Amino acid sequence: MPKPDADPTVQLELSVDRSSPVPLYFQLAQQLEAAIEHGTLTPGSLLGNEIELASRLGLSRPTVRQAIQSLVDKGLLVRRRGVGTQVVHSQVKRPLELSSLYDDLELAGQRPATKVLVNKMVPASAEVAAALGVPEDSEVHRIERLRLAHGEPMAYLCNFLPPGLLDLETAQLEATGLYRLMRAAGITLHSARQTIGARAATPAEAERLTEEAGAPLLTMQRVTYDDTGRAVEYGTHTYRPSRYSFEFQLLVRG
Amino acid sequence: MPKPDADPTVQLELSVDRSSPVPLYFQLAQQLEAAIEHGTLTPGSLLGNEIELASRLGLSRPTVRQAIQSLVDKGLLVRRRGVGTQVVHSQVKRPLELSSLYDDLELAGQRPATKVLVNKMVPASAEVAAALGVPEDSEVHRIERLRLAHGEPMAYLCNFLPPGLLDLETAQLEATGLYRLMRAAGITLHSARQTIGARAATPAEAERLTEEAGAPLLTMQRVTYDDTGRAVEYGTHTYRPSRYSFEFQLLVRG
DNA sequence: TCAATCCGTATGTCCGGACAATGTGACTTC
DNA sequence: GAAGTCACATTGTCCGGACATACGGATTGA
Repeated sequence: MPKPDADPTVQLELSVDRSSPVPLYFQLAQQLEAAIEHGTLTPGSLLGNEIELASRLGLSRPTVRQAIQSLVDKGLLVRRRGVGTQVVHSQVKRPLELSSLYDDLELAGQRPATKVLVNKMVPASAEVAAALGVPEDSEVHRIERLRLAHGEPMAYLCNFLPPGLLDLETAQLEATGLYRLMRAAGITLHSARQTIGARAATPAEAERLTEEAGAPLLTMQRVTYDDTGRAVEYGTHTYRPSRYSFEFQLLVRG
Repeated sequence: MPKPDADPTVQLELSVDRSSPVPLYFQLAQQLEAAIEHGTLTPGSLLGNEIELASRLGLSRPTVRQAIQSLVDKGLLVRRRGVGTQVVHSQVKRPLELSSLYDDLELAGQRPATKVLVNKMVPASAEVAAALGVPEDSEVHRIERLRLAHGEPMAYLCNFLPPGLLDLETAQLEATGLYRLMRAAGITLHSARQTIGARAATPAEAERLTEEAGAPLLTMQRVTYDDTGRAVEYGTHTYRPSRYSFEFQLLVRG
């Protein structure tokens, strides 16, 4: 029986531009990722050893390793000592990131719309103060929004933001998502702690989402942090489970 | 007005053991993490420049950088070019990992218990085959369990596993969690894709969880992958929202 | 035929140095 | 006094090498 020589070492054309301001390791990582995405590097195929790869590209081994490591961190490659580096044979391509409901909907082709119900400054309650790490009763932004898709209510969003971070104009909030506004204001979102649960809708909640009282609702609370660890947003959301569910990817920390 | 000299550079006692098999960068990273956890390194405090730190420890700068980088990846430190490296001033300490319900409960001091309802081999349905990446109608493990805490039903867990990965004995399944069994079998869990939603309980589901028909249920579907990208588990779970909610941390990929 | 051993290979760790890019603060200039 | 300029500090990128460690297959032996 002929052995189906699986996992062959792939020879592909790589090159780097030393005059570019883009770091060399990043150029290499991008090309490798593109090759994986494009299918040139098939799952299970070996990448060829680092030393040889480095000399072929005119790079040093640390630089090549840095490129490979970044893809390993992304979950695209696996290193095996004594074996080599190979492409993960995963069905899942891109791990989901910290997502914005607005972006998710837009990407899915559902024409999202936002109706701003409240947009004002209020004193922080104990709960909000604890979440945002600000003094109790200090002023914070309070935003209440109804998110619609195809004209149908999909979620009720209540958010709190620390003062001074951002100008929040109702018109902008109706035109795009909160995260996009924050990024545009130069805030680098880094991580978020979320709690997802479910409960029966109260009459008021049911009314807002055009559900019936007692209908199941999906609830989410989230505190978002920027790259310095500051809390930049606290939100309490309720979703209609028939219209929305959370989908994401968790990674195990090595 | 006296300037409150914030963000001082901290001098702390670090040392590495060169005879240890533990990598030097890892030793340093552990000590730094412990100092942050312990409060010796307070949020906002500067770490001191890498060169000086390296010479003080008798290490090279790349080694020190590797240690620091691992903590930056964990979200404990922030690097700023021209400024230095400082401790993130975050309330959140440990980002949650891919979690096991059993471990979560045990950690919370709720005496978890498991009742195995089904444990057999079955042909894979189209849905299961797609999730696990195995041929349709090929044999897979099917496990149905009821998870209890303090004797009260908390969740109904239905899982499918590809064949040959693991011996699944009912006694073991009742004594511990599935993830722990998989790890013990040498499987390195890497990532999981989850979908969380909510719906009203059907009469059969209500019966299993001692809820009433129509009560809100939290639902979760998950495919777990090992470090080579193989799907190693597919599960469909339903939780009583009064007893359980999902809490986790999402990271933005740089 | 099967098991233990050896060895090549590839990644893992570590070093010491070099120059570039950037943010901060002090200085100078208007 | 305010704005622009410059030097300094610190991280970012990159190099070329060295040895350790672990995996797999081939060789050897029972």
